[in-house]
Amino acid sequence: MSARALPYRPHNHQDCVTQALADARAICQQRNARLTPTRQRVLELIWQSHKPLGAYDVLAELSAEGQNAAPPTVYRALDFLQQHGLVHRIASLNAFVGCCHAGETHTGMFLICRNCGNVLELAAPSVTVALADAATREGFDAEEVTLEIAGLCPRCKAEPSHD
Amino acid sequence: MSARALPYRPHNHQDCVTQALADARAICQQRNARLTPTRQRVLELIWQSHKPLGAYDVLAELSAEGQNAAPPTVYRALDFLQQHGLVHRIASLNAFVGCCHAGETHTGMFLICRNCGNVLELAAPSVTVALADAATREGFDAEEVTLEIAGLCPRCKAEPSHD
DNA sequence: GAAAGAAATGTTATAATGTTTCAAATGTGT
DNA sequence: ACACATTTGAAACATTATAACATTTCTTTC
Repeated sequence: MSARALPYRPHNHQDCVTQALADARAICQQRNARLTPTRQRVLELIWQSHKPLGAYDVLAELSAEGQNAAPPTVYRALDFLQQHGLVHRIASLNAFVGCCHAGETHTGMFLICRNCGNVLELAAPSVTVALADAATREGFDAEEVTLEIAGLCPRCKAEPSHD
Repeated sequence: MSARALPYRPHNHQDCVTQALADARAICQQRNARLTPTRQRVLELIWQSHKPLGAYDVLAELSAEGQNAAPPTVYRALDFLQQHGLVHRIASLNAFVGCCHAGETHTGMFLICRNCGNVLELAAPSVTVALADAATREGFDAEEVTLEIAGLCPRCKAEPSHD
């Protein structure tokens, strides 16, 4: 649960993945949740890209690896990972990303670059507070926040063609 | 483009619909956009419920009315209405609601009751500012904001079973 | 008002995303 | 080893959205 590099800047992303898996194992152990091989493999696949991965992308990977996987295999694993705060679903993309703040309670806020597809997850406490206030003023009990911002990341603003 | 009643409180909702249609006609005329019968009917159907309506719900209504409608009919109308700021898509529900601030530039923020399904759209300028700041601090150019909050509305908090 | 071009719609098929259901296997506690 | 709960396999199906192309309708220009 350490700070991580920005996706925009070059970094050894395998380190991110390794760390994420280690964190996940720790969190699951602590909660008596079973991080089975399939669940772990799905988490790993999702973490290997800073770009959101669709459920059927994950499914294709698993199938390619010889697992006899069907859609429910993937959706079940994703449900599990979401429940334990290890991945987030990006509603505007029907896709999933690894959570950068696994284990911490937080309101995810996602900056999604429409050019390169990378996603940055922010904690943004000031936004969280403003949201909670706005909801409370309406007498509304907020439970789940979906907050996704599409636009252009700094890298793609400067130079328009990235992967 | 007048203030409207809260969906939570009883009100003559037909007035809301009538007003929304009048606003839409004005906006389209001003922009030289054609609010054709199908587009207008779709807008009306969506406005008739405070609850988000799925594209296939709209389709079923149109079909029931004898229009020979197919999915593209509905999705085209919805695209048009979205482009002109007359409806919003709720990404977390794959559904659509009428826009309460048609014609004004605004960041929609939606309070979605998980019990009764009603949706309240807020303008919430303080949130908009906090969001823009957070994005800017990351060097990110925000273009489209998806902000949806699921929870319990005041009415359902008080009395747990509503339509 | 007729012809040409643009915008909108009809129609069929298909893609992409997500769920239900029930059976089999695996792990867990006693 | 037994009973129980959890996880996975497998097939079918449901829901949401788009592609492609023909046809109609509207608008502009002559």
